[in-house]
Amino acid sequence: MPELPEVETIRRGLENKIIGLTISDIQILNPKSFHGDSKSLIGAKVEKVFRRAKMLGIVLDSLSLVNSLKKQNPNKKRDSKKTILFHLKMSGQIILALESGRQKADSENKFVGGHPTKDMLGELPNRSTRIIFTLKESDESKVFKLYFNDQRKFGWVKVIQNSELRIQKEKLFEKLGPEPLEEEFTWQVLKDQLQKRKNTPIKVALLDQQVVSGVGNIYASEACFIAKIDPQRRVGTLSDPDIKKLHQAIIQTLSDGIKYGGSTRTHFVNESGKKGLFLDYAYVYSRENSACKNCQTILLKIKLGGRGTVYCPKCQI
DNA sequence: CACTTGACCTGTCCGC
DNA sequence: TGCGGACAGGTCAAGT
Repeated sequence: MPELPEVETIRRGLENKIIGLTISDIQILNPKSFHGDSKSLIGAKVEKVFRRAKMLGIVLDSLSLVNSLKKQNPNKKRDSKKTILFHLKMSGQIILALESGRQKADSENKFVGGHPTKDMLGELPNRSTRIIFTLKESDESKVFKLYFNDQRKFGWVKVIQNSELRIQKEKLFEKLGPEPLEEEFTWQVLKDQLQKRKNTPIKVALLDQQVVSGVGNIYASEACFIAKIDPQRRVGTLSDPDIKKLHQAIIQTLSDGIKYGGSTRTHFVNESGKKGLFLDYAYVYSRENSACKNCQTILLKIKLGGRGTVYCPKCQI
């Protein structure tokens, strides 16, 4: 999936465009992709868009919904504020398209008020579209469709109560390791987190979301290269200086990933349907049999923890 | 417990 | 051109 930089890219793009919009309809094309009561979201307004690990959350302020419920049942006391949580897994996409609006499209680039129009985005919906949300401006001046596409159907969308987020009871969050781009993520924290994976190859340990959250196969491979550490090395053999280098490398590669709008191997696109450019700058991922950018040695591909892993046998020791 | 493997799905690419 | 197998950004459950 989309790893941390890809999900963060979508989050940043979406929040500018959907905060304040109201959900007016949800179409579920593949029931297995959606968990929860979709009808309970109709009428709710988007308040915030956040990311935790590789998950994206759309927080709803259900004021209008609460009011309509009160009319029906004034004594019913409940927290009806909800969040729509997304996990894109391997092939998920979240694409926002302007359906209709009063403004005319700019003939040059076909954007309307910064939004790509439908014809820029290829066929939508397409055969991998699983869920379609309809979102409207409060004055109904614009109508958007938010498409959740997912070719491989591993991804999901689920409805949770905001209270579950606050008290960290949501089991999807409670076991996650630290956010690597937050200040709390120091090299000592990384060292502590690695304690329970002493006998695991370091690259496999970096993929464990309980160790660090948000790192996936691309950025784990890149971080090992930047730190000049062989991805096969057992965690227990790493020195403190090794862990310090790895800590810096994780932060660097994830930050670069965000800077270049994420990585596109096949599926990833941002909320406007654009591909990420990070792989043009990657040192090792998907570069097997090519020359190392540092020493020209031919990069090797092996399998670690069942995942393809590319590294430089000379630079990474 | 720590660690590995297979399963979940659809699609593409490569070798025969 | 067809067919089988391996592989693809992730994460579980079940195995050793």
